[in-house]
Amino acid sequence: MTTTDKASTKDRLLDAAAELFYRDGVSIGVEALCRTAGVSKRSMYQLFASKDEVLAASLERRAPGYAAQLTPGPDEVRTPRERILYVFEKAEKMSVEPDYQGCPFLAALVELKNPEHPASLVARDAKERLQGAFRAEAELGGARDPELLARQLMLVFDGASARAGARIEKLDGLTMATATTLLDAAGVA
Amino acid sequence: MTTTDKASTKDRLLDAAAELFYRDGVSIGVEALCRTAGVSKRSMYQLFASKDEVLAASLERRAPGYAAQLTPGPDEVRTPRERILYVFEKAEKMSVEPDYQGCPFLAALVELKNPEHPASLVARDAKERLQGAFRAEAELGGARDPELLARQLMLVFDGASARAGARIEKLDGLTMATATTLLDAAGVA
DNA sequence: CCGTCGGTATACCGATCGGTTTCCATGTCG
DNA sequence: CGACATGGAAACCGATCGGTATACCGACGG
Repeated sequence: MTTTDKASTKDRLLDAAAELFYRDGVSIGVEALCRTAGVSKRSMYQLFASKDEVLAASLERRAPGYAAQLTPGPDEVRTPRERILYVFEKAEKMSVEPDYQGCPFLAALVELKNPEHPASLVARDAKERLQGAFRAEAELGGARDPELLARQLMLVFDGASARAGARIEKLDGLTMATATTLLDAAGVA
Repeated sequence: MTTTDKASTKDRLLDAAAELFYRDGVSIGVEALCRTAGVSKRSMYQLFASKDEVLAASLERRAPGYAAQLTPGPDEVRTPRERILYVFEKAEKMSVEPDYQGCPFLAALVELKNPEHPASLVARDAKERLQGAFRAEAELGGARDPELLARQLMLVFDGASARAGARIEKLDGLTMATATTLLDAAGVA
């Protein structure tokens, strides 16, 4: 089927893009990208207007899985406090993998200094969604200022992501401890 | 004086390097770098073995001034708690400048995915020094676990740096509030 | 006065950049 | 069978990459 073939090519391209952009940075060339994806440059430029669009699409594709990886299932964890801490627990577990480079969306935002880059918009959106999830849990948990708590948790999350990704720090429970302190101070039981 | 002339060329090069690497990222080319510095490529490669060394040297040069910018003078601020909060206050003030891109050392570490890159070593060193300063103040302030508090403050500092630099967030007192909460929890009066 | 030294300018190296285009093999459909 | 769309391989575009080499300049020291 034509549709299936097209999608497969696109999928291979976006998968390779997600991996290479994450591992080697956004400066990776189109040549190398297409080579590892097994896709001709012609097909790439037929599917996307530019390398920037490929990057944006690869981030967009990655977003739902990333969120699912960090978020507990519906009946997996009970209280809002536990659901928030679950995110940090997962993040810490991810950070010990040998090729961990921090949150891919934050990395893209830092590397692309331009905040208007199409991929920057996608990345900021992903960040906003996580913050929204924190905020929703904070409200459920009766936080004094849910928005403030959500922003504080994002600070911790992204700080930990950058520092662990850059191999500045090993987070043995550091984010869990910090998030716990912030939850306590916000009155989330 | 020969020494003065040499230093001047080197200074021009490192100043331009610091600015361009920060503004445009580490991918900025040697050609553009030398052009804006008013230094020939030949001179550059006479002073440094490679572009990577130029980047490392420019970060090293920038470090003391950066630290001085964040740290209060000896009699400017009295208590350890105030001295710690002073850092975040300064950081928030810096973050509102139009061309702010976050902490240059953290940005370099994220962009250079390789933690063994000469510039990565310099950047990590700068980060370690700030953490050491936090730790020293935490001890003076009677923190229950000075090292833990210092690491938590670095999480907040770098998270805020990355997020404000990427234009995800405006920190109106967010880091001050978060640091205050952490100080309170650590027992630093 | 002459050599050397620090410096610039410039051209060059092979490689790669993002992106376009040409050619051709493989269809699939009428 | 013939017409046409698809897409892969690869050449090609001008520009730039990091790095080197050649040639020339002015100042300073013997």
